[in-house]
Amino acid sequence: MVNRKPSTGDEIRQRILEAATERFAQFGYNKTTMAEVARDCDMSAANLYRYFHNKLDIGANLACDCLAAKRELLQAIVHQNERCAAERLHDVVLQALTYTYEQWADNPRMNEMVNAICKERMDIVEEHRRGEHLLLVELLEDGVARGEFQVVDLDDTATAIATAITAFNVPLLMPLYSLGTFRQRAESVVKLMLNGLRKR
Amino acid sequence: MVNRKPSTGDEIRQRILEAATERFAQFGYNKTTMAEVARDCDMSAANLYRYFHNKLDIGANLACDCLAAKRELLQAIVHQNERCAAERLHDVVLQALTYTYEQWADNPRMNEMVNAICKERMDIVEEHRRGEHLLLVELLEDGVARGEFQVVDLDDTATAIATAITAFNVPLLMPLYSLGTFRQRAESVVKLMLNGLRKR
DNA sequence: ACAATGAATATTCAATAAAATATTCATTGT
DNA sequence: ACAATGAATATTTTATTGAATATTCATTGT
Repeated sequence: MVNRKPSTGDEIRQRILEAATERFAQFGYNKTTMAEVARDCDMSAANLYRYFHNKLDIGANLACDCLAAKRELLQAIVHQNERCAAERLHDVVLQALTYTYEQWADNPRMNEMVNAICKERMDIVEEHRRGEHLLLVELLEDGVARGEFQVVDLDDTATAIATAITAFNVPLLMPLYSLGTFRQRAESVVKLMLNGLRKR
Repeated sequence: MVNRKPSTGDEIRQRILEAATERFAQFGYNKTTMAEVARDCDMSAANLYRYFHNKLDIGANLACDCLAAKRELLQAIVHQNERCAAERLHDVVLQALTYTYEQWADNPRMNEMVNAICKERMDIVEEHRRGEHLLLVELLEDGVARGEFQVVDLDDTATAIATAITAFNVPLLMPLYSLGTFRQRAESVVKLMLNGLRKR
């Protein structure tokens, strides 16, 4: 059998996503046309629909990746097992804030896209929320195992933490204050939460 | 000197605000015209400008009143000195949430107005924020005085609390979950915060 | 002088049509 | 049969313009 060059479906999907990322990041979701993305992939616009249900579906995939990237960043912190849980919680919150803020400030086009997508696809936000919840539970569990934290209900506490740091995870709120101001508030919130978590 | 009937400037301002409230609440800020408000006050539209800089200025005054009403509600709770500080903090958070949610759900027109105004007049939001901060400081002080709470930095802690309950005070987030879901989260957040505040 | 107004002007809104774009589908090539 | 396309259709933006509304101002009445 001859070594077939033709790409597999998944490879093509990937190629489309890359082309779309490029365009969306540079010109924004709305200003990018299916025809342009198709041209970048040397195919017709119609053919895109063999790989994605529609434009929103392409955006949804990218938004997922974006949110997943954020979670991976946080996960990396959670997994720094040589550090104490309190410090890791602190860093998770500050890192989340920094990521949200810089995404909003430095990459407004990509941010616009994620917003547009999330408005139509609550399920994606919800999945992200679940992912973050699991990360928090993991961190809390570890903190308890090490005797650092005292936690009655892991899920409940993780929910409380996630809710309490909402202000640092909503791009819409970023224009309200400077990153410096947000950082101070994040420090204050972390301090308060740790007071409630520490074993004594 | 004859007993002058003609109203004072402040009375007329008040009359205008009342007429505007009525209209805004029933038909919304955008759908209400200056001419209509003027007619309700038996005066010409032009004359409104002797009392308010412009339409937004009228809205700003009402938005202020709206936010002040919320603060008064919370203040009433804070001042229930016969109850312990922890319970009052709990009620303040839950009451704030309930107010935000019901305002959003039951009075969308008034809410639309407050949003429109606040977008243009950040100073109003900022003043509200300062007012709430003072309420929290007052409550914390009282909690400390009673030996219920242990607080190192009152301002810092008040900021932390205010930030942690952001999710319950932003009308824009209300469509995300049901009031029931929000209530559970509020309970969780309060529990976590109180853990960090209580003296032991 | 002051309070108020009607008429003039500036701004915003809403309805429409034109153009651009998303999406579908019958057909083509392999 | 499958991958891909161009052309047809549906939907969404954009531009335009007339109408509605906000705002100003010269004038009127007190």
